Amino acid sequence: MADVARLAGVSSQTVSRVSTGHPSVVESTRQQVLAAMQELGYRPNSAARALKRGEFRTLGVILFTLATTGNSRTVEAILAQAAQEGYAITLIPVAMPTQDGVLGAFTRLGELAVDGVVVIMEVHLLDAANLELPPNMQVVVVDSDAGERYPVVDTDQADGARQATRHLLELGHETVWHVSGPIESFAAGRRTQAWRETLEAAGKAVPPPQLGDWTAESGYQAGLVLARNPGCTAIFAANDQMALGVMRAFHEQGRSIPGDVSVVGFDDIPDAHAFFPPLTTVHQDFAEVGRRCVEGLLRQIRNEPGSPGTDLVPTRLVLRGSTAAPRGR
Amino acid sequence: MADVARLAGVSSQTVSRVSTGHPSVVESTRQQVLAAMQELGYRPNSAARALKRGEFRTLGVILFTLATTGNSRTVEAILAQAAQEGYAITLIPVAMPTQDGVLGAFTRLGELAVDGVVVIMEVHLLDAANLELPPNMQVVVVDSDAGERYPVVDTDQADGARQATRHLLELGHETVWHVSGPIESFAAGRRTQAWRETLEAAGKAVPPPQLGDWTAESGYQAGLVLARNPGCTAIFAANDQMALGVMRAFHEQGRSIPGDVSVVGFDDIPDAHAFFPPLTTVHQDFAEVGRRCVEGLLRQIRNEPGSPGTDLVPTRLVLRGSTAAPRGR
DNA sequence: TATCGTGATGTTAACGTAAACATCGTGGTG
DNA sequence: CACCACGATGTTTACGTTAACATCACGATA
Repeated sequence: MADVARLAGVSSQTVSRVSTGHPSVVESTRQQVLAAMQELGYRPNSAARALKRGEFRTLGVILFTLATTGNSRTVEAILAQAAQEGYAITLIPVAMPTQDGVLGAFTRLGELAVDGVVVIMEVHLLDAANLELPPNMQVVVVDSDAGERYPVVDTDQADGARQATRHLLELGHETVWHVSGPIESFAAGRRTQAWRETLEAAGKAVPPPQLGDWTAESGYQAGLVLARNPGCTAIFAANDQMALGVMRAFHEQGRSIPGDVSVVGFDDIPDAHAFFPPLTTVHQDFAEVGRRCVEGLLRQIRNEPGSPGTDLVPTRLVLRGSTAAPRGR
Repeated sequence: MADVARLAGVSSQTVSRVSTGHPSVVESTRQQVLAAMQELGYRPNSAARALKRGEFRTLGVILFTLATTGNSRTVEAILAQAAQEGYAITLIPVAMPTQDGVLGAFTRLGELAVDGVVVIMEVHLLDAANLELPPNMQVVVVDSDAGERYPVVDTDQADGARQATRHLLELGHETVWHVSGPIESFAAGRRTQAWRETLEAAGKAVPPPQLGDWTAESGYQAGLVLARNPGCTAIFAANDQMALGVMRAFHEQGRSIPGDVSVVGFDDIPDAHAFFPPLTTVHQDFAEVGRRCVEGLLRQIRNEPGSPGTDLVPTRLVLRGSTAAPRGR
């Protein structure tokens, strides 16, 4: 910077003003400085900037994995929104999905160059009680029940499950069977609960849910069980991958979809419309979730008044070829 | 830091030594300092540290999207490996997949707090010629042909395609049809080329490839075309999603897989074994790619002698239920 | 013409840390 | 016992930037 100042024949403060876009620099001076910067290949040092300003213009994202559609899509949206606001994103992986792992990530947080964090963790491990956030660290949580302590952004899981279940009932099915996600997942719990409540509200029998773990394989296992039951004509799987597994099980048993059995998924992953048959599923707007996370976080950082509590992003049912009225109706 | 020093009754330099793990601090002093840190909730300021040390202990990853399996899995591996080496990861999205977008990302790089970057861009837009890297910026490129200028880590696309094609020929198929990825993709080009060369080497006819764009929908369209051709008994799709689309097209035409037609994919996405039927595919070791990226980058940063050029990660064919010998053989 | 306000630019200091050097005390050695 | 080596700790300084304040020139005003 001093070199640039010397070459341009100004003080280093003027160089600083040019590089931060300060208004009170006369155009001719500005051009000189810019030329000098160009010639010397000057790049502002972000560490020094951060040190002086007391902020990093960076947000952290704490997560277990990028392997799930939801997480990677959410991160992508966070990325885009943050870039637009002039913030960079640092990813903070949780080494092990245990309470200790999470604590470790939060501890490291203090030394990381971030102004705030988005926590994407759908499991119960995030026991808000014993999390110690570094002071001045803002946080937004995705998909959790930490709403009491932290602002939460989440998909409206319950409404999605309700729409899926109602859709199947409205087609005329006697009841709806359910392949659930793992018990330790908040999202899975809420989907299962809404499914149950919808059935109860309609005065239908509530069959025992099949427990899955989000994987297609677990859906396949559940499908094998359900396929043995001739009374099962409608299935709500808690995600698309499990729906995929369920459908494979029925195909292998020679049962047709949606002729013999209707299937609804959840997520609307990009491949869902290419499944055989194309999957009717609940669309989650991950992009919107990511956007609201960043907005909420920046609102906190900038000390703007925000709406605390839980921010629910709506879902919508996408009708495709895997659902139909039951045979003989 | 000064407060900690005062409370512990030592100089700030000793606090620094404790916080960086310097050996020449006697145990009793160390304990005192640690206690003071604890009490005051001291966290080292990473900006000041970076300023002083001249390094950020952060790596950047430039990419277009996290939506593809390959990218998100690679990023995840980079994340894990970097964490293990004590480095954080900053994601740098390229706003628009154009030459300008890429240039913009590289320009911003200079102001970003990173010691090196991994560039994950499989398209030809990365025209190495006019990329201006900030001085002192190390780079590793994934999946590209920039091998002349930069170190490259890539999956052995050609060998994977070769294995897939050979497998189908060895089953006894007359020839192998191909659904390719988009022309602007390096990986797609290499897969198509290896498929062609393998057929030629075996003295088989080379049918015209169907052009896809990685999506299941494009695979479905290609599948509709191929399904009309009774001579087509073996298909190599350039990725699993397109294979999924191809299979749906055949299912809809009432053609059985693998009875009438064998299909091989590429990637081995987690759902591949849950497809109907489970998909024979070429497994890519994204985790290994990510690992080698970080290793290569750190080697450069630390000025260790490295192997320049292209580092190829092997692939392997995973046999599942979508391939069989042709009918009547 | 003396005074003052205004806008452009320069000077000083501080952000928190760690390298380099300085100092101090202790125990070993001739 | 004088001297030295060495390990533990303290002091000084600089990393690159920008906020705050100081200065300066110039035009407007009484």
